[in-house]
Amino acid sequence: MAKRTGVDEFKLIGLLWRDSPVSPRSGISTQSVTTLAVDLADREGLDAVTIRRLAEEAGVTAMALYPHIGGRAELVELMLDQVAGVTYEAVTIPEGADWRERVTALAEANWASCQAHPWITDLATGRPVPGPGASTKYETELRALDGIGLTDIEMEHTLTALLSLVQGTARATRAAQDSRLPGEDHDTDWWSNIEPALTNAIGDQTRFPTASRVSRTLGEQTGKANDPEGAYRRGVGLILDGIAKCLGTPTSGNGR
Amino acid sequence: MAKRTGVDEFKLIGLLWRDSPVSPRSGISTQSVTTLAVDLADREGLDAVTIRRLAEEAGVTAMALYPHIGGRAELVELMLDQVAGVTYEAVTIPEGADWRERVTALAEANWASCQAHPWITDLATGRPVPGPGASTKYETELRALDGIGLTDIEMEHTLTALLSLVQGTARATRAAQDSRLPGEDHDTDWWSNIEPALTNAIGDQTRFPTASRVSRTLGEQTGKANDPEGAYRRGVGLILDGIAKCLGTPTSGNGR
DNA sequence: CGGTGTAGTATACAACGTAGAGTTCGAGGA
DNA sequence: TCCTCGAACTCTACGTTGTATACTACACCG
Repeated sequence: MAKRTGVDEFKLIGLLWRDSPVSPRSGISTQSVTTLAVDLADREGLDAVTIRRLAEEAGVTAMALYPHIGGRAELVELMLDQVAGVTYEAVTIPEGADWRERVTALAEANWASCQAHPWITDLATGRPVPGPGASTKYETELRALDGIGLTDIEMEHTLTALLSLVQGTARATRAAQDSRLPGEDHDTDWWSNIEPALTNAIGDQTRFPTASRVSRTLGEQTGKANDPEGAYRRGVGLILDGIAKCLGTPTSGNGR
Repeated sequence: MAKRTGVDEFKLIGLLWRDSPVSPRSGISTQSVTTLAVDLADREGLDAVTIRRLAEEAGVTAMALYPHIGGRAELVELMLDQVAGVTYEAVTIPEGADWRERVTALAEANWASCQAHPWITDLATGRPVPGPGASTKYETELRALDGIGLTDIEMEHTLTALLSLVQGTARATRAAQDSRLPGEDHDTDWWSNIEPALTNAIGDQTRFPTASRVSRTLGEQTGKANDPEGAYRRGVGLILDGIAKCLGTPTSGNGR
């Protein structure tokens, strides 16, 4: 393929902020194509979003999309920005909420977004996507952290750390789901398939005592080979307690 | 391409644990090809690791690799496991280190690994790669957390959360580096290129007051448009403080 | 009614992973 | 030394990817 590896930032900014004119003959627009792409990615994953496939869904040929999407790299940015915008239009933090509730809501919103659009976790966070959706999202998130006693830098770092944690654990959740064969509902099925081959390959069973013990406990208590969602909840809890310590605020309980 | 999307787990386990016989005519082995692949990915990224390119480096044809690597998906798992193994053979935690030092060392080792092998951040953490390297790594990491007063489940969740944070922020670091054009050393260059187009596109400058303020402060103090490494350090600090609170241990300072 | 610009299409290319058929090599027996 | 045979390796080909390039057809203006 003649893949142009990177993103054309200038073209992208135009597509992101211009008001997406509708093409007269085909009826498509940057908006409509992006929506179509997001839906397709939600249903079948980001790899299913090929130019040809998208064109088919839009009722045009592949090349007709290019004026609206720039190129595949730019399309992905458009998709990201659209999702960011939709998510944060829907999220409302109650007025009287304290900072813990606000930060939790913020984490939950991102977590939910990763569940609704799993392909998001294939992409990198942290890079600035300077679109209207992402900008609104960033503004909203910073406001949730503003005025509680953190410096601007601390706010930014805390937010980035929190979102990295959310995306990382969401990604692991997705990887765990994807590694299951169709029809398998629990990790035990997958594990019992693999296990004979594995124990046959590893001669010495006692090489990983701690890992064995923890895996066993985890399997017994959660029925899973790994538990990224639990890690997400615990991670957010730890970060909240860390913030509290940083602020010198008394907290309830010991986080367990 | 006739891409076989998933990984053949059984083939993979064989390749991971069998002792990598050397082919008589070509002199290649699973080991040597994997090493070559890791080196290539370190130099030019994971996308540069194509079957043909790798074969060229190994001095054989593309198809000659398949008995040794299984397929591309399996090769990637082999690469991951090799890196995990090498990294954790090199890491030594001092004997008398307390849990804070141990956990910090653990985060640092993973962070360093992500810097040395940036392509790792393209892949998902949390999925079990049942190879010798990854198993050793997991065992080592759990031992660093063992016996400090956490339950097995808490240990597992904490570890997963920590590693997700590390990989997420490392990934953001890489994305920030990659978005710089060759020759640009600082984000300011990139930003000053983009900024005119952006402010032209966004009509109203005051739509994102908090974001603007924080971005300005960040730019002034760090010279960067975003600072994932700072987020990593702060995130680890927050998690450490969170663990301390969970344990009921008195800690030094307020984490700043 | 005859240009003319623009929206949309058709075709082509290089690169990808890998299946399957074909080929070459090196060791063991005569 | 030559033959043979199985394993190791190579060649060719397919379908798919993103997208550059060259084309066509339709609306609008004189």
